This record gives sequence, C-alpha cells and structure tokens, in this order.
Amino acid sequence: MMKQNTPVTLKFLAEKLKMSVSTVSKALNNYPTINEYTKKRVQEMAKDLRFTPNKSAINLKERKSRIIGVILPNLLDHYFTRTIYGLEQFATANGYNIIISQSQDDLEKEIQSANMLLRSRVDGLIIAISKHTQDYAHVDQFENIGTPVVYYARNPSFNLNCHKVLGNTFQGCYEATQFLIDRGHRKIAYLGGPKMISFTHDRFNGYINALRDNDIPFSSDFVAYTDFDQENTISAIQNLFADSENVPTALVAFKEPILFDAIKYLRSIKHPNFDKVECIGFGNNAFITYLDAPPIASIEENPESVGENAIKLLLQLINDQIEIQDYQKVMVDCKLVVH
Amino acid sequence: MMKQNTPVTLKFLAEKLKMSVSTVSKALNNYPTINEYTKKRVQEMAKDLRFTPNKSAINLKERKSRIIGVILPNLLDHYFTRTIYGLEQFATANGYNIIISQSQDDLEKEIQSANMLLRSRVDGLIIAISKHTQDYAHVDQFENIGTPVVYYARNPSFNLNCHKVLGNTFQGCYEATQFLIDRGHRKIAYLGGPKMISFTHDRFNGYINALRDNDIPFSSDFVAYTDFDQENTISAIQNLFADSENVPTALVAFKEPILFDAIKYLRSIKHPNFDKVECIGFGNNAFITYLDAPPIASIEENPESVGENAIKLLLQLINDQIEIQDYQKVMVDCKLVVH
DNA sequence: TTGTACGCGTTATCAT
DNA sequence: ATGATAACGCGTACAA
Repeated sequence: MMKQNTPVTLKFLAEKLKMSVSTVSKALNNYPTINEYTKKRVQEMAKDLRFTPNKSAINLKERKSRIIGVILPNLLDHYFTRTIYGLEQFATANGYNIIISQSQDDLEKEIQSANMLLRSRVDGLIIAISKHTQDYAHVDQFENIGTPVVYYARNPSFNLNCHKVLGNTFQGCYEATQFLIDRGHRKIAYLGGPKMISFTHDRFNGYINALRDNDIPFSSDFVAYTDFDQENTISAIQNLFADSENVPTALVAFKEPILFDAIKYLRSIKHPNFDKVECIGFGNNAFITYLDAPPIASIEENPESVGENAIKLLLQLINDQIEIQDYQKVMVDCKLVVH
Repeated sequence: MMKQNTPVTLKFLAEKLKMSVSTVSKALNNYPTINEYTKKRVQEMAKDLRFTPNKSAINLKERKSRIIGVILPNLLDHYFTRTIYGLEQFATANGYNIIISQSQDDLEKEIQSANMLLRSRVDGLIIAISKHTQDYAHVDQFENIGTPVVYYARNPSFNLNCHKVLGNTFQGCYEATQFLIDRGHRKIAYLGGPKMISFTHDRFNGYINALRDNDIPFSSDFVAYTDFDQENTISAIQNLFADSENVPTALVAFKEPILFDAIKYLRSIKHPNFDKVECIGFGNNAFITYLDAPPIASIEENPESVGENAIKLLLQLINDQIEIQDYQKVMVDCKLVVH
C-alpha cells in the first residue's frame, strides 16, 4: 500500500463530487433536507475513499473529547487492572475512550499526568491517588473548568468535597471477623497494612466492631502492622504469636500476599497449633486453589465493580444527571468467599 | 469553586491584555521577536487564569494527536497488563498518551476499537490481535493513511508484511528443555496449549529441537495438548503418564496455571515418582514461592520488555527513523528462572 | 434542496 | 515588536 498523500476530508470529497463541503457533511450525517440520491452518491464516495471523520476537529467544534482520563498508581497491581477491566468496557460501550496514566505512586508524575489530561480536555477524570497525595490542586483544576472528577479505589484524606467510589473495606473486614467468630474463634488477630493507608484503619474498624458486637474483648496483643516487605510481616507475626499462653486461633490479614507470607512463616517454624489457625485475607487470588495450607476464606473486593461504579458515576456527572456539587460517596461491598 | 463559564483561550487572554491573539501565542511560546516585558505580562496572566492549551486545536493544526492506540484481548491477563506497564511509561516519557481498548478476543470488538482509534487519528497503533483475527483489513486502514502499526505479543499468521514484536517463545522452550536434559532427564514431556495458537507450536519446536540437538529420541507419547480448562489438562496429563513402563520424569508446560493444575492432579493421585518429576512452565508467577511442590524453574517471558520494544519500534516508525516498508521483527528473549 | 459563512483554539506567514 | 489573516476539518445557522 502507498502512503496516502492527500488526507480524505470533507473538502476533498466535496471537490471530487463537485458539491459544497456542507452538503457532504449533511449527507453523511443523514440530514433530512438532503436529496436521497445525493446522499447515496456522497455516502458511496465516502466509503470508497474510506473517509473517516477527524475527531480532533469534532472535539474542537463540540468542546468535548469523548475521552475519560484515568490516573492510577500502576498496572502491575492486579487490583487496579481489574478496576480498569470493568471501567474500559463500560466506557467503550458508551462511546468513550480512556487514557490511562500511571503515577507509580509518585506525586510528581501524578501531577504531570493530570496536566497532560487537562490539555487533552478529557470529559472527566477518574483517579486513584498516589500514596503521597495530600494536596489536590492538580486535581481541582479539572473541576475548576467544569470537568467532573471521581476519586476511586483510594480514599483521599482531608478532601471531603468530592465524589468517591470505594471498596467497602470496613464491611469486608467486619464480615470476615464475624465469620471467624461464628466458627467459634475468640482469639482473632488482625494484621494490618501500612498505617498511612486509610484502608488499614477502616479494616481495623471492621474487625473491632465485629468483636464488640459479639462481646469479645479486644486485646492490643492481637493487632500488628506490616507493609509489603516480607521481613516486616514475619516480625509482625512473631509479635502476634509471641505469648504461648495466649496465642491467636485465627487471623485476618490486610492483603493476601502478606497473609501468604505469614502462613508460610508459621508453617516453617512448625507452629504447634498451626493447622487449627484459620486465616482470611483481602484479595481472593485465583492461585489459592494450589496452596497446601490455604486460607479458610477470602475477602473478594470486586474491583471490576469499583471501576464500573466509578465510570457510571462519572458519566452521570458528565451528562448532568447529577449536580456536580452534589457529592456522592459510593461504597462497593466486599464478598466473603469460603474456600 | 464555581464552574468557569468562559473557557480561558488565547483569545480570552488577548482581550484581557488588549493585545492580539498572535502576540499572546508567541509570547507563551517564547518567540524571540516578542518584547521581554510583554512576555512577562502575558505569561503571568496565563498563569493566573490557568491557561491550558487545547490539545484538540493543536492536533488539528499539526495533523497529529500524540496518542498511541493499543488494542489487546483483555486486561485481566497479567501478561498483557505487564506489557502495558512498560509501554505506558515509555510513551509518557516521550510525550505520548495511550488509549487502551480491549477486544475481549472478539473480532467484532477489535474492529470497532480499530475504527474508534482511526477517528482519533492516533499517531500509531500497537495491537495484540484476537484469537479469531484472520483478516487484517481493519488494521491495514492505519497503514493506508500512513499511520504505522506494530503487531505485538501475538503473532499474526498469513501476514508477513508487518512489524512485529514477539516473545521468543522458541528460545524459552529450548532453554527449559536443555536445562532439564542437563539435569539428566531423557523422558521429557511437553504439554502444549490450544493448537490454534501459534505459540503452542513455536514452543513445541523449541522442545523438539533441544531434544534433537542432544540426540534424545522423540516420542509422541510424551506430547499432549490442552486449553485453559482444568478438566482437559487433567486428561492430557493422564495420557502423558498412562504407560507405567514409560513415564516421563520431567515436564515442560505451555503456561503456569496449566502446569499448576497438572502438578496438583499428579499429587492428588499420589503418582509414585511424583517427587522426582521436575516441571517448568511459562510465566514465572510471583506466588510460586508459596507452593509446596513448586516447579523447578520458570520461563520468564519479560512482557514489560515486549511492550517497551513495541513502543520503541513504533516511535521510530513515527519519527521516520525506520522506513515504514522496512518490516521489522523483534524477538524478546525469555529467561529461565530457577527456583 | 443546496450553498455560504462562521467559529471552535491554535500556530505560522506575512504585513505593519 | 506587534497585528491581521489564513488554515487545520468539521458542523450548523442562515441565505439562496
């Protein structure tokens, strides 16, 4: 194939057909005022020459882009890619494209991404903020020019006036704890994640509320925190199981990879009652079926649904079905999956 | 914040400053002919009013979009998301955005995605074709208007005249087989994937070439095929291990989830020499460390590198550093990771 | 039924 | 040193 030198535009078609540009435009858009025969001629020529309307031109004219910007920490975390899975399909089904930009949990990159998307005049922004985002000026820019923003997946602190779609991590942890209580456990440990992540505390609240609602005394000996580093997880677990007089019989963990590290460690040291310790973590990794000592259940966070709810809300805002000032908070429930 | 009624454009700035639009434009773009003082005034006003150039207008003028289109089967497959991880970063670093569109391995959706991206006048297309793509007309459209296309991750059959970036799955399988041979195995089984996927055969070729180069006789009893369905994997494994006189001592599998199913099954039936069977699969899943009976090694496919090579090649084509007709084939080597 | 004219926001060329 | 004008491709109000 040869590289086509003259792009096929309305003007080009008009010259070929010896008509005016506007007639061609109207014919292609099926204006009722255009003669049927003319329409046919135009449409055939357009098809033959493979005319494709230029979106940049239409965007400029209509002052919108039919593009949704998505900023998220990264695409290696399966949680985020699962949100995008649902989100992209819903967007496409509604005639929108999505531009994805990774912040790598770096505030500078997040700001740059936001600026690029602002130039692109995206019709809306969906953002999972970086760990270090405290100031929201780069996001507020969008709302300042009337572009709606939905925060999702990660909860922005100190920023109440915004639309949010979040996993109901409180409810998930509550149900997991309740499940363990129902199975007879009273010594249930909670292994939290990084303290700077709000989910760590939301989950703790779910845990502690379930205990309280069942009149089970809370002991701080049964609470420890870690990050995603294996060594820290191990020392956290060591603390939780330190007192041989008072050993937990069940464990709720912040995230499955952390839980797997914990389980692996407990097995490796041949913890005496290990086979009786029942564990639950957030994630529901498909891989669990291959484990010899699997958790008894998983907390499925439904990330696809989080993504879908985010774009649904955003499209409602774009279409003025919801007042932009009428700030929404959507919580997507978790589901306990017993293995 | 109030929704801004008048968008901040060059014209708007010009009126505020009582200058012409072209002066404002030049001032913002640091034209040498503009008075320093004027520049300062304009730039300050632009900053105050948060002027952001409209990309649609620039696109229209410059006849390019600085957007790369990416079409892939889906974002749940970790292989593809890992390609995007590398690709997006490289694109962003070079001033390009990416629009991702999932085909769900559905040809119709792939065509629709292609058409949308064509309207968007993406500067280039990177595509991992669907399983059912035999006809390439929807992709050829891009090259017809001079937009370069790079096929990646999946090999398009019957389409030699194209740019490709693929994992060197032959080499990966050859090395895995060689590794097992070096460990003394002579009865090595190959568990292939769906026969309609070309990688299944490329990997088989790697396997059989390694055997041949080591003068190990090939036996068709040691070759079986499956898809991603667990039951089919089990019956394939049953076939491979059917003859108790002639049981494989090692196994190379098409993909790790398949391999895990195979291992799980062999353990469940208490295959007599199971602990001596050494297995290798494609993937290098991070969770392998939690398995009790892990594969002895994994074939790491380096998907990030596949994505990065795809966009590198595409940018070279966009920048005319490579002739569009000078079709490239880039193979990204696999790496054997011993556990 | 068709054509003319204008504007979307920006940049580049040519005048002043 | 600054301004007027045209052009990118498209849609539409208005004129013919």
